[in-house]
Amino acid sequence: MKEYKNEQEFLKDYDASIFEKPSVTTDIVVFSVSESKEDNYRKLTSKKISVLLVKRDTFPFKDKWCLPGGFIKMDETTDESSKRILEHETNIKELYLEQLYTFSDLNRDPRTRVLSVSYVALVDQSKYSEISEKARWFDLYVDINENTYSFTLCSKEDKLTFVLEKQEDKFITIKNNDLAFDHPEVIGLGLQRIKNKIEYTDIAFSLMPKYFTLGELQQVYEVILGKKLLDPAFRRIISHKVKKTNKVKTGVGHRPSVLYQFKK
Amino acid sequence: MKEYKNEQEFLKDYDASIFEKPSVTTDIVVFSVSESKEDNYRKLTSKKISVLLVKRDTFPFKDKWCLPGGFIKMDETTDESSKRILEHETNIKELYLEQLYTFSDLNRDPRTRVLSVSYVALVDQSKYSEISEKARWFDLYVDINENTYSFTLCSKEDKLTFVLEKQEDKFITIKNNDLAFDHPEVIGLGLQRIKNKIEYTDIAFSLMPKYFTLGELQQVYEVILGKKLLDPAFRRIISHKVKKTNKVKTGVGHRPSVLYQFKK
DNA sequence: ACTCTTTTTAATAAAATGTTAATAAGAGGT
DNA sequence: ACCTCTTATTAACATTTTATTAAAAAGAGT
Repeated sequence: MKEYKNEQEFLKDYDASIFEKPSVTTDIVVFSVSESKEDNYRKLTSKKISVLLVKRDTFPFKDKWCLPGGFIKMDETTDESSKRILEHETNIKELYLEQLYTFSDLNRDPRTRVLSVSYVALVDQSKYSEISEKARWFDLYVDINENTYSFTLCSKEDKLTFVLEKQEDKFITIKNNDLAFDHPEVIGLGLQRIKNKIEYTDIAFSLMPKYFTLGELQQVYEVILGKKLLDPAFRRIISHKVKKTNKVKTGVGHRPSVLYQFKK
Repeated sequence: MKEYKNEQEFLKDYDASIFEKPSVTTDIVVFSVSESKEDNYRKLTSKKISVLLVKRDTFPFKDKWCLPGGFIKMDETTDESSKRILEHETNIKELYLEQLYTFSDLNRDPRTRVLSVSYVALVDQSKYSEISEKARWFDLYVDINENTYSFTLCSKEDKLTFVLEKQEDKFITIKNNDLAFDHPEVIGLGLQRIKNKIEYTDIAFSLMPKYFTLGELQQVYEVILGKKLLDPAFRRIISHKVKKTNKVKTGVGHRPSVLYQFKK
């Protein structure tokens, strides 16, 4: 092997092309909370977590649904890549975006060796009810039974299902006919991440519009945590994070609620 | 563009080599807690967090210290890669290992575009006082001042320093002459991860030998959290996680302490 | 004016955590 | 054997946080 005197000399000779390298993509799990009127005769609205999927129009996995994603460019970071891809595929620009996990299983892509740097994004869906042609919001239902997680994703037209199993801190896909790649595992891990983080961070506010009632905020916590919370306890804990406005939400058939906004 | 009838046909023609790809490495921050006798005349021992570094023997960054790491192979996952590299460079086999973050800045490696999938590892240092020739344990001292984090790393022979600044959730290197690549940021993020996780997980026990006193365990929590804890409070909280043995630690010049072990 | 519904807060109970101080017990010296 | 030193261990109490129940508030619809 040649001996180099200094770094410049070494770098001038360096040829990266002699090494075989994996491809790298970014994939993004975009979560939001949808406001579906379930129980229309009583005028109740019930919130659902929803996930954004796009339909693949090329091989592999042609016509299957998948997370928005794509190959990174040589002149962009993975953060930049995920933002570019999201804007291109779904028209979504402003959002909360956080790196989730890098998936590197050998056969996760049938084309070639592909690593995926995954991201979790949170958006206020009311801002993005109009998204691109290819993308759809799917309401997410999870049925947890010990270590088995059964997922159902519903849009107006489609219903997708998959089953994960949790082994230590990893999710393994047990059943999946509808989603491309290892995207079931990415969704599972993404959901777990926001479940954990909603309790000790302020990410919930990324799912809310500027003004909201405490009842609406509580519903968002409830649907993500998957359990009912008691009003007074929730209000006490959340009170440090929000500030009252002088607006109220009226015309809802009962005592009007004060509108709040995120503090700081 | 050619129209394919099915996935097999598409895959047969697929040529990944026409795309330019980044290189991918794994880097591992191995933390442990060292038992340095500081205050020898009073026989007190004080614990320090320590980090494992290796000295680079080739360009780039020749003769600088860096985290153990290397390029991934085409037939291994990043998890497997990090284990292989750790065992090869440092002789460490059994440990707690968790993916930390994927770094993708454009110029983080002077050779070419390199993504690094970083890992945090925790080991009981008493098992690995004898590590490989190239590797050294460095005691870690952090001085936090608002958003500025000043790090000092000390081995018997060397003293390294660097300064990070925290901007939102990211660390930016402000000053660094001693460590290769962006490894200061990896160490900063790794330390933050274990600080957060020690409070709500059982990772602390990965730093302990099989049998330990509650005083020793408390010191580990204290050095990682960077603050003193009160004995009765600590004992109450930790009591669910440990079980008493019938052994005691004697010969230490005061009341002997009961040895505990990790429960479950 | 009355009923319905949800919002909002008051009041109380229970649990968790923080703090102080007393007791325990081996090592080492006298 | 007894005394002192040191840290281990726990008892007791204070404080804070969280959980729970129930009552009061207020607009919409009849």
